[in-house]
Amino acid sequence: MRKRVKEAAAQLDYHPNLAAQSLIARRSFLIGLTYERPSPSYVVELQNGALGRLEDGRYRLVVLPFNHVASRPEELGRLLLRAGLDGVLLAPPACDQPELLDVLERQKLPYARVTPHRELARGIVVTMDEVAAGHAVATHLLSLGHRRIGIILGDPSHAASLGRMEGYRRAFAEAGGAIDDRLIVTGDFTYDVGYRVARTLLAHSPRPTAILAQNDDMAVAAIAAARDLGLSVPGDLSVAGFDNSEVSRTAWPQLTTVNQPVREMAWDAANRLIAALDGESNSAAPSRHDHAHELLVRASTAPPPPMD
Amino acid sequence: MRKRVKEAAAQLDYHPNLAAQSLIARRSFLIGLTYERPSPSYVVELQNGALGRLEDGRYRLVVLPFNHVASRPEELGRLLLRAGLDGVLLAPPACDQPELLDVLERQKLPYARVTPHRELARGIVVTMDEVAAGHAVATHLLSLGHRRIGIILGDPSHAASLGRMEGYRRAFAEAGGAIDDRLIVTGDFTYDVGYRVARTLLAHSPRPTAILAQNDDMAVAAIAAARDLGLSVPGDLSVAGFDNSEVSRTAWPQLTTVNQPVREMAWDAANRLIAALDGESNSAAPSRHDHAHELLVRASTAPPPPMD
DNA sequence: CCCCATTTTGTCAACGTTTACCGATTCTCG
DNA sequence: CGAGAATCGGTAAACGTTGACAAAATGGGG
Repeated sequence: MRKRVKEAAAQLDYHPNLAAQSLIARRSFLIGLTYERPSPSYVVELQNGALGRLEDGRYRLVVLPFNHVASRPEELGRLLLRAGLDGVLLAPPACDQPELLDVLERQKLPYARVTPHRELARGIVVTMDEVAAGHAVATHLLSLGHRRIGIILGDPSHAASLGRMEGYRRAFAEAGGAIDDRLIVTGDFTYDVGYRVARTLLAHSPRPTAILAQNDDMAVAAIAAARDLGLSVPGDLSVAGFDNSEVSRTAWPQLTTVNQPVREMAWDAANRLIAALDGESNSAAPSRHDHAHELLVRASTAPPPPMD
Repeated sequence: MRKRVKEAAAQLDYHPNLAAQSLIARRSFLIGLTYERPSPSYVVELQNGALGRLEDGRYRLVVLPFNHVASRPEELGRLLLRAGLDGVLLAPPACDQPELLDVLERQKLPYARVTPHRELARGIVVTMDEVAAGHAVATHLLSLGHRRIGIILGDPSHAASLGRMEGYRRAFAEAGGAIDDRLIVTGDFTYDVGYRVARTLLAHSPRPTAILAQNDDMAVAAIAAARDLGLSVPGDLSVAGFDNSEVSRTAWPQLTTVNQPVREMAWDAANRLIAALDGESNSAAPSRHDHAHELLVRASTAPPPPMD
């Protein structure tokens, strides 16, 4: 029966032609992943999470990085539509472009959004409570006794920045204090810019006793800036990051940070997207799922120096 | 004439069905990229290099990570064949598996190999002279005056390890010395294992005055190990890495390392692969192209402490 | 105004599957 | 042994393009 043809097929190593299958099944079994050049570790986590879900081999992952989405969302839309995908995974900041979502919906290309921050009712949403996470790190520093805390923001076009900042603000309010606006500087999530703005923070007098960076790369840059000024971390300056990326563990001292379960979220997003694709209703019903953050207290934070 | 249909197509936003095109063109316009979970920065560089070449949009990149290739090359072969690719980019260690190359050739799936170390006459080869690169770093340390140099090898199944080691050996020979075999330890390119073996190296008496690590992650781990023992880098111990990965710049002190032009090599590999695919002769003629390494002397290496 | 060259329009086969259907064969069970 | 069910073999349409070819229409030059 079918065993015989199976083994004959195996012997001739025959593989069905995917193009023909796609043609008749009216889908390509390709899932796209778009992101915008953030830190390598973030990309890899995202990718690995999605790939983990795809490893049965039915679907394949196509990577489609795209820079400057904010300024030309419809161009990314065209790129995605031309790629012949069955569905697409959207990371920040692409997942926060309403115009892009409009295009995708008009063309009926299902999508899942990882950690969006706006229009949370549209499409499949997998996210994390950024406000709570920001609140957690800030509270940690405040409870250690820090009061003069410098803040390094990420790129303001990534809406994540705003949520985290809101969390900081609430934590300060609860501790009966307020954020000193002069101690807020803006980076762009990269090491180089992080280093530069950390130097300006540390030039303030009196010097902040702690720095809250909105990702690990900038936190590591802040540590380097402190060292170059002869300061020790965490003796003279505490530094906390965000993301639990690879660098946060390879840094010295290891970084206190917040684990953003990127891998799990990407897995979940891929899972829901595939469920929508395989389900009868090819209309991906809006749904939302929150993942928990986790504060990781490591060696880069300690009480402020005694003279303070 | 055709202008009219073009604009009508644009207005209806009609996009030709890729599956049907693939079916008739007998190719899928998909290029695969296989790698085995090395450091995120390596993966991203590789990927970005390949994507840089693919950005005209004709071809799309499918990522297919696969672990433990060495023990089951034919399984990866099946995975690649089933993915319906036009061609595949092979990173170490997959590019060094003769069985895998056999399978691909038998099934006429063109491939390009990035930094292979064996069977250099097969397929499209884009590589770097590992021996010369290893020689360069080792010579740098020797000329600073170091003689007791610890060596942290990478995973021995990655043939890169051997080439770099051979370069070290030659440099020592030229300096009129020899490598002390007791100061050679084996890691696997990861931070965690790197940290452990660095500790055993530093427990030797007399302690080495420098450490040559075969990649940056392990070098950074060695710096952390030294710090945890109260040693300063580069005052008490010089450390050199390999790869010029992201961490080498975010480390403190910044790492002396060797730039492996991964991105350029990946671009080149994708370029040659596409040329072979588009060319009439679909037999990818064996060819080889070498890229130059570059020694980057940064802050983690200095002359040995005076008492030595 | 007619002929030849060029352009336009129309028809059809092919790519490699899948799905449906019909008729023929085999199997199962009373 | 026979009726009904299950399996098997074969044929055909469909998926959305491309490429070849023929037929028809248009244009320009003598």
